Amino acid sequence: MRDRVREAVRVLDYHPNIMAQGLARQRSYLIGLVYENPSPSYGVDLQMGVLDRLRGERYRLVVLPVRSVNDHADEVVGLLRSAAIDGVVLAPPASDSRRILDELVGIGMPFARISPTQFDDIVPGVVVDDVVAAAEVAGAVLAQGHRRIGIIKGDPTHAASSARMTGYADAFAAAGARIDPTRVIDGLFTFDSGFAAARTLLDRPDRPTAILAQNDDMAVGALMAARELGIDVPRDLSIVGFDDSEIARITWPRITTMRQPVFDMAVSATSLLLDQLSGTPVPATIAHEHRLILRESIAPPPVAGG
Amino acid sequence: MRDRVREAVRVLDYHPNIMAQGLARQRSYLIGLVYENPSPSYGVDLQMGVLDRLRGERYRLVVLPVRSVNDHADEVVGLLRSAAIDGVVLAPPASDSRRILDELVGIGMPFARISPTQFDDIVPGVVVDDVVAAAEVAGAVLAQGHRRIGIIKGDPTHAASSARMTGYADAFAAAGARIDPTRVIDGLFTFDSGFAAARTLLDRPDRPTAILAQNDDMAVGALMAARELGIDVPRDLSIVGFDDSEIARITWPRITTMRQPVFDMAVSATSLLLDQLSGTPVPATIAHEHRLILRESIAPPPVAGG
DNA sequence: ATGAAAGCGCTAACAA
DNA sequence: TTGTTAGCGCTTTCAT
Repeated sequence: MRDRVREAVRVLDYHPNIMAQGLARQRSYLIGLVYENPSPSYGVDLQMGVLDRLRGERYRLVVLPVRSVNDHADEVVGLLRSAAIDGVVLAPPASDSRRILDELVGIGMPFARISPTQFDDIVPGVVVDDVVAAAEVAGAVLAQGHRRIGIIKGDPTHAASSARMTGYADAFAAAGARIDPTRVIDGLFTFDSGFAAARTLLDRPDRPTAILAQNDDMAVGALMAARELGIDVPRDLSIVGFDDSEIARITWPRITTMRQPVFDMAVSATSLLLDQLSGTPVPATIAHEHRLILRESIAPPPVAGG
Repeated sequence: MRDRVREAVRVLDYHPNIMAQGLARQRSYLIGLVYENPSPSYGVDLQMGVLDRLRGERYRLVVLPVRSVNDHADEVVGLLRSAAIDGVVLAPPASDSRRILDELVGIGMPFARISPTQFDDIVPGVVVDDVVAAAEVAGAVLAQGHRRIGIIKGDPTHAASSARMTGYADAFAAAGARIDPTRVIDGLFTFDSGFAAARTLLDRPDRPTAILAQNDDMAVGALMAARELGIDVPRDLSIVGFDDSEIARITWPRITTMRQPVFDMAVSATSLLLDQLSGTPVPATIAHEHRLILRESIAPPPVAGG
């Protein structure tokens, strides 16, 4: 009998109607990924991670890009409900939006936060220690002897930007130095913003001997700016990034950076979400390790500038 | 009365249940994007294009990445049906899979093909002339005087690979030259495959003075290989890519490439799909223009090699 | 203009 | 084990 059904399925080429299934069982088997898209590198790793984890699972991924999370936090939740999504992976800065988190809790939609930096009571989430990581990468530059250091921050609406700034400051303090606020420029996590910021930093006569960029796209932008000004990296200028995106290893010199396992974090976050959806208890937090990736983009400062 | 309803909606914070709506009206407001992911650059442009067109529309995007379209063509269709998708944008090489196209036609699911190269009767689709485009970029290299030219092909399972090869051959013929088959290597559209292929090409004593890569990721891989071998680009080696992805403008030297408006093509394909879904008649084909983007990665061959 | 009712295709609870 | 039935929340058709 069981076999007769199978046979009929085959003969009729029967495929269940997902929406009827969903209606009856209150489940769409769709999960969402909310993110802003400043850095393509980051977005790719993120999405690949989620998709990788979803492979073989019944769930599908709906991408919900948002222009600016902070401007449109309310829309996001409406988006989520109206998309009939079972749960959502929140990437920065959506993962730090009180508004979004509260609504999600309110409507009882499961979620997993990637790199949350506040509201620690709202779980689960996947984290790395941004502050310590930033301190380490800044420390590597300071250890080379650099003191005239420019900083290209990330998008100010992302909490990671200030967290990394704090880490930089810690490293400077530990080295008996301090950050020169006139050499700190806000970027947007994009190549172009890094390029522009670096031009500003490098156009000054007392230009920095090193630049700390808060992600790799901006670091590569800075590298391009240096190139156009005829400044040799790393001889005349050291540059470090953050993330260890693919972009950091395809340039020349390759960029020294702080590895943040975005792909793995996305996998973990997705697991956290799937577990919730299947009723499995989940830990409040999954921590991932950062790691300094030393490449050719740093060197001691030039003698004249040391 | 109408107002009383609106008021109730507000008070109860009523949100329609999409799946019930879907069940009743046989529509999920979900569209799919099927693609293989060799080149991250291409994938990003593609997806951004679709999402951009979807902004403000009711439709959401479900991403359906496929390991290898050719190995799993049958799965794809199952995926599509079971995902309750209203229509699908097919990127290469899914857009060239007879199996997939037939099934789609069979079940009556609307679709739009991006860069189809065969089965012209199956429409609609968004195209650029790969052959002519490839001929132009090869022509630019030949015009510099290069004759010992290496070629890094794309993934052989993508029809674009052979189309571009045809274009290269046309250009060689027009220049009274011919392709040296021993200098043609299959790549996979990835940075690493371009790197490996370039190493092979450059390790020979009579190494080429120019390399044609069939996309930008591989061109940048070739650039890296040259760097590691101490070969100066463009002085000792010219390199050109294809696509004009962001990756081609963030390296040094920046890569001369053939602009293929992937983003715009994705927008057009999505429009084609949305129009079908709304019952609007659509043209069989939307053509997009290619354009040679001259950058610093090419120069005349070195004298000793000319 | 408003109300009533019959599905949409499935799941889950219950009977047989 | 197999069969039956009542919803799931909406749209659409038909009556009022």
